[in-house]
Amino acid sequence: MEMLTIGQMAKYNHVSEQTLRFYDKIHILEPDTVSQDNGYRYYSIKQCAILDMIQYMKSMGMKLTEIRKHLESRDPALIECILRQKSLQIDEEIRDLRYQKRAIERTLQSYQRYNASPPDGAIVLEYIEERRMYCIDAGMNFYDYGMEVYEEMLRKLKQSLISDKLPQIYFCNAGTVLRQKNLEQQRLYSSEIFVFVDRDYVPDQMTVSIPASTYLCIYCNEFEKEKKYISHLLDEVEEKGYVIDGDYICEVITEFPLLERKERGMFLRLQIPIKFS
Amino acid sequence: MEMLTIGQMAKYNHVSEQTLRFYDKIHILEPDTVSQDNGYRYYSIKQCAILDMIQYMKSMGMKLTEIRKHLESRDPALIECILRQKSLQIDEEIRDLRYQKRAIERTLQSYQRYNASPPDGAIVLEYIEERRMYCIDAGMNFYDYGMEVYEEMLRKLKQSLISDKLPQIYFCNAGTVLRQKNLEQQRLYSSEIFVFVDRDYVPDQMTVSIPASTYLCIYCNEFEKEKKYISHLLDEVEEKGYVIDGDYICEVITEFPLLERKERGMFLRLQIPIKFS
DNA sequence: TCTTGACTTTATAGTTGCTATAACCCTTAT
DNA sequence: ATAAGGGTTATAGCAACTATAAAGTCAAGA
Repeated sequence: MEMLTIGQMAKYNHVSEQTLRFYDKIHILEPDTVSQDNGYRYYSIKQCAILDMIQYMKSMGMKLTEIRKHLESRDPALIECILRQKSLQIDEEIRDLRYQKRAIERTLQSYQRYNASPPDGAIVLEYIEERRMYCIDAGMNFYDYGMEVYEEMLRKLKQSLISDKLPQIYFCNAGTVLRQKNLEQQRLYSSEIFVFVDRDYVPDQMTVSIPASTYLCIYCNEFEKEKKYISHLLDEVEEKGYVIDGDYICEVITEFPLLERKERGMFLRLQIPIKFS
Repeated sequence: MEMLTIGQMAKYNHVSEQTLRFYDKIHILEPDTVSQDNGYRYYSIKQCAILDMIQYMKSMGMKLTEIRKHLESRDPALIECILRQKSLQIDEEIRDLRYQKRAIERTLQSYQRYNASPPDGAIVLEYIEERRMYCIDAGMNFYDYGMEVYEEMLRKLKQSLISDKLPQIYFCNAGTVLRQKNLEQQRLYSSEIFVFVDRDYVPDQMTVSIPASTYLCIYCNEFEKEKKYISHLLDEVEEKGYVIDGDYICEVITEFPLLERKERGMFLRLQIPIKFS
């Protein structure tokens, strides 16, 4: 019977010697014989089969302790059951990765938009496609107080996202809604806070559609300027004879806690849907 | 300015207190103030923004050290670059998970087939769909020696799979081919060893197609019986007047290193493609 | 004022699947 | 004699926490 030293076994199977020693230590693959006098490990070539099985199970995402159990249990039915669970688990992991990817794409889009945006204070007309929002009523008026209330509203939104089992990735690019009626009466009252979500990733019944429309927009790089800029927008509406055609939205385009470490740094797009006539 | 204790901050943001202490320790998020007399940590509510950013970046699969760098660097261009890399990395991870899932499905199929298979030694006719194999010539005759040579051939196959950057998951359900000419002359010579692969996961030019056909099959639960069973098959071919229509294949349906820990436990399907004159 | 219970602190060990290092042993060739 | 190339053990490190212990602090009720 041909025997392999640890180095040969390692090369043969493309694993490191340490890995084999480690497997020995955790009793998942022990060498066929260990020399009495020098303590050398000797592997039987047939043990490659077990190593293959270990690597195969590992490639399916199993932990070594799980694998050891299976090698010991020898019950195919149990293994079958575990494989099915594993399969579902992988589906979840793939879903999570898709979310991650989507999150990254969103961030990149935000950066691009930020770089291509009109300067602070400029008023522009933009056509914006239909969007979906996940919106909650926080029960407090955002415009009554400052950042502190906004932070508290954000906490509530986050809580809500978590209890609806939505991925945290949506917790960026939040925004607030000011209803058309309040806007028209220049009453700054909003208790609603939202995040934009993708139709593909969030069930429709959890979300609300915002119809595509032409929006009168103003870009804003400071939270504190919002109230002033809303009046600018309303002035423009009046001057040009536009008709307000829906709720006002304050959209956070991108956040830079990077720039000032103590609080949020924001870039906002304030928008009022209008029609011409 | 409202201040939060570590417990409040933790609840507010759905992280554990230990996590916040940990973040403090690695200087990724330090509390706004630390009390001089009792050492309590006090967080500003605005620091939630940084925690949000950390969680957001984490949800994109970044490491904490990476995140810290970004929080410190404040360079959007760098971040953009890193995000793009991350996106590619996620694609790879998704691909790997798909492989894993495919591996599990294959194993489950193998188990099912094993359970539904005819008993050892039974000869049956089966129609088998087209398959694709990744095949190498190991330069030694599998039938000349026993398991030892087979193990060595398996090593070569594995090496080849690795250098072609194919996932190790295919390294199960291996098999050998005995060319039609040799089979017809009853010359047991095969130096070719293969694994079945999915068309979707492996480039076509690396693989060979085995056409769909009706096969005369015999099931075999011991490696040593193969030679005997090949004669059984050939006898049956002669007796029934079939015509051999391609290469003989010895397919490993499933392995059970689970049952005997010292070497491979195999279940084979030996198959000869035939036509009815 | 004392006690209770909830909260905080620090320090330490454990998780997973290895890798890296140090310090040492053994054999063989030069 | 020594150098190269194997082997051995033991230990620490990674990442992002979790769990535990032992001790100090705070707020409220009896």
